[in-house]
Amino acid sequence: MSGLRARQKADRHRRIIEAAAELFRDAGYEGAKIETIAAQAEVSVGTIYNYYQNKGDILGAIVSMEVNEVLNAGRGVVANPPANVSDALDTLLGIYIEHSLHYLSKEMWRQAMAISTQLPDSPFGQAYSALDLALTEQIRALIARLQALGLARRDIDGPVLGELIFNNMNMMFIEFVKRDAAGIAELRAAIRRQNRILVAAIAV
Amino acid sequence: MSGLRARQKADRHRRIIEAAAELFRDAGYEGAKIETIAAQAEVSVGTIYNYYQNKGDILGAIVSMEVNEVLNAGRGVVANPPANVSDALDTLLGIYIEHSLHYLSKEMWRQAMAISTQLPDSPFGQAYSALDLALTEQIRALIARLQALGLARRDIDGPVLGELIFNNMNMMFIEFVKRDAAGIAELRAAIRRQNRILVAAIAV
DNA sequence: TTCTAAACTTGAGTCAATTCTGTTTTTATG
DNA sequence: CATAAAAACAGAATTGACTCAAGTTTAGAA
Repeated sequence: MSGLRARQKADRHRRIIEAAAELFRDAGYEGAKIETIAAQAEVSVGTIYNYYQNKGDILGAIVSMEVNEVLNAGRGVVANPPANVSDALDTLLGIYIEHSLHYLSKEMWRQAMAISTQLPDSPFGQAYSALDLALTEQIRALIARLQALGLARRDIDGPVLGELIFNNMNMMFIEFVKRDAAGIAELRAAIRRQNRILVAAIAV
Repeated sequence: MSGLRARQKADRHRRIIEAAAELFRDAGYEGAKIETIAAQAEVSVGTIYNYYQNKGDILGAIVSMEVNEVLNAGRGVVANPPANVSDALDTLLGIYIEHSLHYLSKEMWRQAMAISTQLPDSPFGQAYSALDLALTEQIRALIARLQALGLARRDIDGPVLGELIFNNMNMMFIEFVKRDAAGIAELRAAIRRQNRILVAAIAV
């Protein structure tokens, strides 16, 4: 039951995503009509709904690619962290933030975030939660690494601290994408300021 | 230019909100059609859009009432906080969380949060941000109070700490409303665990 | 009172996402 | 090959939020 059919399927998937990514970027998420995406991908409207449950899931597929890239970039930092807690955190979170607008506009982020809270059980909603968790785990891994290296106190509950750091960063990022005028440099500075309080509590 | 007209206006506002609140609760936000709300409020569809820019703004009005009640309840704690940082924070945040599902179902919260990120510049989007800020300010006020009472270190940046605490709680609350199965007791316990790290850093 | 501008209300009409149903293509079998 | 079942496709029909042009009511001036 594979061969031609599987190839066509993968190809249509790709065409839909490419068309959507281009249109989302040019016309915005709301501005991109399913009909137009279908036309550009050379499939029918019905077919799009055969591949994705709803418009949000198409955006979701694009967001997932972006976040996975970020996770990959983060791995290097965890493997080889700067030699103090403050810089280590700043470097990892900095990677997340700096990459964030590579493929996705603020408007696309807003939509993605909105959909993930609106429909937490949709395919995208679950995928988004999984991505959040993966980011949290990466921060936790960094903390564990720092503890192992003797750079952070070992009597701190690492996983809980990681969650706290992620939650705060994520909330700051949400506010960042809500304001078109907000800049990346200020966002990073604000998060650094907040983490300073935590760093004081955990650095050896 | 007031009198009868103003009275009718206020009355229609009230009828729309009451009808919407009932329908949102019974049928869910998506399930409640504007047409039905209009019928139940005994106004036309057009009139609803004369009073509210969109469906989300109707929900927004309901959310605002809820959050304002919470803010009011919080004032008592700030005025008369428990005599240690840990209990003081737990009491204030506890009030926020315990009140949260009084008038709003989790589904209504999800929709409200989604709309506020999706349309940050709509009337409701701005109102929601203002409410978040008011909650942050209340936490900051509590911290300032604790510092003034000599219960918390004064060399900590109170406003930044307040923001950190709010952001973390808010993110935890978002995750809470995303899972229908999640319970209030576990949410509070998790937040307490997170705040323990902060408390250790700031209690005298 | 009568009249007029301003403010409101109305509901039919528009628009775009999603669903539905009949048709076509692919696969696997005799 | 021929063919029947399964899978996928197409696009017309549906649905529900939102708009708009026309009609109605109110407030206040003459």
